[in-house]
Amino acid sequence: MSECSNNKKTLMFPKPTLERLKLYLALLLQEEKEYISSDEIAKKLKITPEQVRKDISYLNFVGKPKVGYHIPSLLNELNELFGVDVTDNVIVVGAGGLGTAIAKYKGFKRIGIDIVAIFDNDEDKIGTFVSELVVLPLSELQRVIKRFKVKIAALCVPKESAQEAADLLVKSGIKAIWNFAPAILHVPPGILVENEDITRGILSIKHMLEKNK
Amino acid sequence: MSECSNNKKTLMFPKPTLERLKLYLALLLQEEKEYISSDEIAKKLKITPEQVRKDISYLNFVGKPKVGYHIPSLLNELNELFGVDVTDNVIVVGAGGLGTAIAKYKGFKRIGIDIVAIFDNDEDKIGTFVSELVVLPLSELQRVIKRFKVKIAALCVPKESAQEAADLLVKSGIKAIWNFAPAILHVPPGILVENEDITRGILSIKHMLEKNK
DNA sequence: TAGATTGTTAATCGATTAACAATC
DNA sequence: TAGATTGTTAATCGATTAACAATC
Repeated sequence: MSECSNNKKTLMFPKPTLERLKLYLALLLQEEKEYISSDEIAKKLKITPEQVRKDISYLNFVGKPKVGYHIPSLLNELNELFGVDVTDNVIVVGAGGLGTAIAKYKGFKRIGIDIVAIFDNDEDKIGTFVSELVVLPLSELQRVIKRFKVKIAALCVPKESAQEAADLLVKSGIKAIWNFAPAILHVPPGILVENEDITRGILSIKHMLEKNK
Repeated sequence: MSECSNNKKTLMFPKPTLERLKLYLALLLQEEKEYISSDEIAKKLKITPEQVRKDISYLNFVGKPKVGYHIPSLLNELNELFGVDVTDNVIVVGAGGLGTAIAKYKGFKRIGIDIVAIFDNDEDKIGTFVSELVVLPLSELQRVIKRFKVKIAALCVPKESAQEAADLLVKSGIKAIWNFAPAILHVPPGILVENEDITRGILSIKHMLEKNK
């Protein structure tokens, strides 16, 4: 495991570990107790307790033998790791079904995400409300990004216009694109793209159902 | 790699391979050419051509040296693997923002998913339209599941009612739950749960932005 | 034929698991 | 103290990569 020398005492995590740490974060947000054991985490997430302990050992964090992990402290650690303790202003591009669903979703505040604007280029949508946000034209994009120091955009346009919208976002200073369009985006180096292809989950289900027939 | 003896000549795939095969499927659905090389697939998905060839070699499929893979044939193979060639009737439970977005999404037909009904227990929503579907009360659940031989349900209710809804779905004969609620569901053995936690993607982005600062 | 690309085997790398020591 | 749980090291397992053979 390679170490990432950094001003903080940050370590690099194996990728699977990082994925599981997200699951631990989601799980702990649901817990109301003060302590939790590796065994309990493991049971709920259907993995082994050894793996849980190993994963947590990558964090700058120790548990109490005979008691388990102190949930608030572990949450602090995970929050810091994923930057949940810093709030990012996020914009949504595309006010269709998915875009409005994301703009309305209440669960983001808890993980340090604040949706500050939603955009569309459909005249009929511009000016209408999505929760307490007014749908803005794309001509406002650059101004809003600057004004709210927006680094992240959720891209929720049809796949035909995804690349064009991505280019515009990059030109306007966006650093990361959370891409809900089923399209492969080409972006300059240094720009982060996270593909959120909703069809992947259902493909797993179909594959499993098919296989176990 | 262990072999899965089956009436068909199906093989077991390494889990990471299976995930990448989904990406290949999504990519090929966008291509309009007749052939594609491992090199081109690799470039677009930012992996190595060796890995692409290795992954494809797990399929019952060969490419043409000097030419590449015949896209329609490879698509057939991937469609069969993921059961895309068989259409499944799917119901959506919860007619909030996410539920209606999923019910309206046009991209599912292409992967063998047909949304046949949407349910909610909010009196104000029952009877209203979501695209061409009428929102039905949960009391209709069992009847619809039987009638349309529904095996898969997309669970889009708030996390507080997720477990209750899941219990009802299981009781009504559902075989797989595509869970969009940020909750850990407890289901009997044999019932498949696929968690589609939308917050995971954004956590990756936050983590990367934080780390590269 | 030469060259480009696929296919496969062996070597390497990295992640998981097992065993057990440390600790409260 | 005994027992339960965490933490860590070493062994195992599995996936990726490298090298090269096969093929058109």
